[in-house]
Amino acid sequence: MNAVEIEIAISDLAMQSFDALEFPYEFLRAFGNKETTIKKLKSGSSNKSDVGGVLQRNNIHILVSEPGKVDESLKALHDSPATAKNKVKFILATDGDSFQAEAIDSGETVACDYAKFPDHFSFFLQLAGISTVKQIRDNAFDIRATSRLNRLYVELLKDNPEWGTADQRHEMNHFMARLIFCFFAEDTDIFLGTDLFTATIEQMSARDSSNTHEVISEMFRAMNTKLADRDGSGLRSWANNFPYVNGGLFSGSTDVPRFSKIARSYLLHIGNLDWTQINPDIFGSMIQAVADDEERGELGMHYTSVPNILKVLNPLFLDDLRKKLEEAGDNPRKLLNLRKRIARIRVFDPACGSGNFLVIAYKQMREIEHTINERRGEPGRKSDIPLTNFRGIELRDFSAEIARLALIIAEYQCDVLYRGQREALLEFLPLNAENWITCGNALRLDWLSICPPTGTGVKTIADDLFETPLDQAEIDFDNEGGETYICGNPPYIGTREQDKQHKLDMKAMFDGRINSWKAMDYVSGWLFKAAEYGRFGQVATAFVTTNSICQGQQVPLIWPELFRLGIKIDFAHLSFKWSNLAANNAGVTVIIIGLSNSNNQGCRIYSIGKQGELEVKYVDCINPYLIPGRYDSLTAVKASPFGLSNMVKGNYPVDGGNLILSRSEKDEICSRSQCADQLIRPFVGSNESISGTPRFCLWIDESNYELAKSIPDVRARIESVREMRLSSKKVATNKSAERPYRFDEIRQSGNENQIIVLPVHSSENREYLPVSIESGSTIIYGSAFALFDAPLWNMALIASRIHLVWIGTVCGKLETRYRYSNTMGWNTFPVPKLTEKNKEDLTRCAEDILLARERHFPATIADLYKPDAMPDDLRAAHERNDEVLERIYIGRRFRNDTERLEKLFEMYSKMTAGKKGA
DNA sequence: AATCCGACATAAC
DNA sequence: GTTATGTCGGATT
Repeated sequence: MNAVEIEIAISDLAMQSFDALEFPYEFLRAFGNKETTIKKLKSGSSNKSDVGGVLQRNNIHILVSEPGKVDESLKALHDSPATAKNKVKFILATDGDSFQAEAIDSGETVACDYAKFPDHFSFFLQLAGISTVKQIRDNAFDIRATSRLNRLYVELLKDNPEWGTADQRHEMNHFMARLIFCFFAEDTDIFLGTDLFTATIEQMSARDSSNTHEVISEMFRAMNTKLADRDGSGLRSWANNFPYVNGGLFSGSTDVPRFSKIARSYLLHIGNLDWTQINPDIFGSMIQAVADDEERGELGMHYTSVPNILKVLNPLFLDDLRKKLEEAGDNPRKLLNLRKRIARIRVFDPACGSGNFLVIAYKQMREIEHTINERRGEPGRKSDIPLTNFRGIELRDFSAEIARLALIIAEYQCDVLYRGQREALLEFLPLNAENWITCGNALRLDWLSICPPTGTGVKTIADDLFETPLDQAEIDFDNEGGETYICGNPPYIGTREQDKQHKLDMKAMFDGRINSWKAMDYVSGWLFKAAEYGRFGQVATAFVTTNSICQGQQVPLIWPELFRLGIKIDFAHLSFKWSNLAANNAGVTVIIIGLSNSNNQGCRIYSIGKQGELEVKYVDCINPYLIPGRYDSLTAVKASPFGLSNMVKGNYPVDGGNLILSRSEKDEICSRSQCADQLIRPFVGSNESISGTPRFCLWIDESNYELAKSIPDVRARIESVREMRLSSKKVATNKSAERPYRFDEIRQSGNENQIIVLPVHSSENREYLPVSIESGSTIIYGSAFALFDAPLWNMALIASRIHLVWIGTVCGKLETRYRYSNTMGWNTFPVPKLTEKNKEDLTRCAEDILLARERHFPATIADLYKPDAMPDDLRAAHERNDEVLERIYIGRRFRNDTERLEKLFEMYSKMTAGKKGA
């Protein structure tokens, strides 16, 4: 269960009449406990309570008390030996009237009326195993509001199906945005009178809900009518209490969907929440799921955490503003200039979703401006930062509506915080009519027209600006457009995940410009749009993107062309897992890249340290692999120009598992027909080579096909392969159904003597790549690369530290795991010309590694290469191998990986330069 | 004909 | 239910 589902379950529980016997179990159910767990507790078999309550080990101890004795019950729970013994996290006592609970570790307590306990649901979230407790607890309101709005949304669509059609979706979304605004406004005195909106609905609409839509519509009409125009507008007197709001929010149709009784009660229920607690940054990203059919299942889970957003905004420009603030000290003139600079900064998120990057940026800038105003002795001064400087593009209609609303709310909240409620109210209404969030496809829109950099003759605003006479500086500022910062988290869609429309977007951008654009991630469109935009002003960009655009295949496609546009990588945040509110948080691995056309010196590489702290490395420049240095991006090649043996991918069965046998399957077949033995070979892919589990395969060709057909078990399997291949969508696979007894793609003769095997994917935690040797009779699976009958010194290279570093840098990755590639990693691997002596030495090294492994038989590669548990003799053999190999490169060991990469890229560049010359 | 990828997939602990 | 670590098929070149 996710946080939203829990909130719903708890709210439901609190609304039911209190059942003293069932309450503990219902409570546990609400937190997602399974029926079997509840059953065990009920039967007493797992209930450890010693005070007559319900105790779930490691979780909670609940006691339903006599009426009026909740204090005593909580104390009994607290003092209970069972509570301590069973490592209980929470104790809870209630009599159905009042409710008390305590978190044992923190000592935090909750005491409230029973009916109100859902307000504290986040207090207990640990019970559901939700790890990001802090984030949720801080945003409990947003989750509750989201879940309630979602229920209303679904209910309304049920009663008004036509509002869910493509034609009217926009109206529906707009309606929801209006509602949210009204809830916020009635709780923040923007509407005069307590709960004016909700109360008016409650009073003016019939209990049977029949005219709810008319009442709401009339209020909307009021909010779209200027006070001056109200005479003669025929507004009902109760609607006349509402102010003129508009700003686009209440213009257009004031149609309202019809409300069922349930929908009406949901609506009133939502109105009773305390909307002053809304976090526009968090709320927006949650609520966008309300209107999104696809996302509804994972409601509230697409939360972009504030720390992650700051990972983008801080290095992009906020750090610099704060530095300038610090440098300005109390100097009024410097502070004034900084304020003027801030007022001209535009923040542009071309994939803004519900606007959380914009909202956070706005709030941070307001905070800095506030400090300036305080230091200048102007506290409470009206802000110079126009909301119109925060622009966005968003594809989804509802998100675009919410983004705009979120910014409006953020502005109001900042005004309250820095200027006081009175001032904030005075200037809030009517809303500004300009729309700064464009709903559309960012890759098809002209960014310059959506966020025009005013004044193109922009000079760099240098530090010494602050030293020039005041009036001079002011003139300069007036003539300049100021800075634009592009930021956001645009969608990543891998080449195979893109649908037709995505491909068309990509084609429109890249066809005729980048040859293999089809292999690029969809997100690269944003990078190019930003790079082009950056030519028209003082612009810097930072996006969260999938890490794959800085790895392997995509690097030579994307980056040379970006560099040609004058782009440079100012900063980068290395791979980290994107996290959201989901309980099991698989997510995706991302990087952050900061780009600009400027010549700013000093680049920064951020990463997350071992303790989870932010680490920064200052370097001269950053290359597309996100390592320091000006290295080329390299392209795949078919064969090694350095004289390495040919490395090929293993064989692909494309058999639906029918040609593959476990040991027991093999034994079974062989026991039924002995001659099947001749058709079966050991089968080794990456998993088998690393973990040592044996597998086998049917290896049949024309010469023994007749034999194969005569064995019923084998015959049946061949028939299954035929069917499986015929049912494939791929034409080539259909064709290979003609020979179903063979692997689909065969890369080895089956008559080899010795095979060097190397898994395609392997853990990044090992110190060396898990290369191994298999006997010639083995069939290699496509999940591994193979060198057939190659000299053993090849293995010495693969097993070296320097090779691992190269692979980790230039190849693709699976999340953060190594993903080996023959064309990008092996064939490009620069090796000095090896003498016969070198090859002999390296062969010896490889043999020593194999011997060391042999001594630990039957330990597998997985056992032997555990990060902290490598046997000493094996480690020593690898050390010797590295020593011998690195001496061949530079006559000594390398000092570190940076030095290794420098040498390798230098050799690679020389090699490619030589080729071009020839 | 062969490669490289996955807002991943899933077995193992 | 975290944690660890690699499937599998096919679009693309």
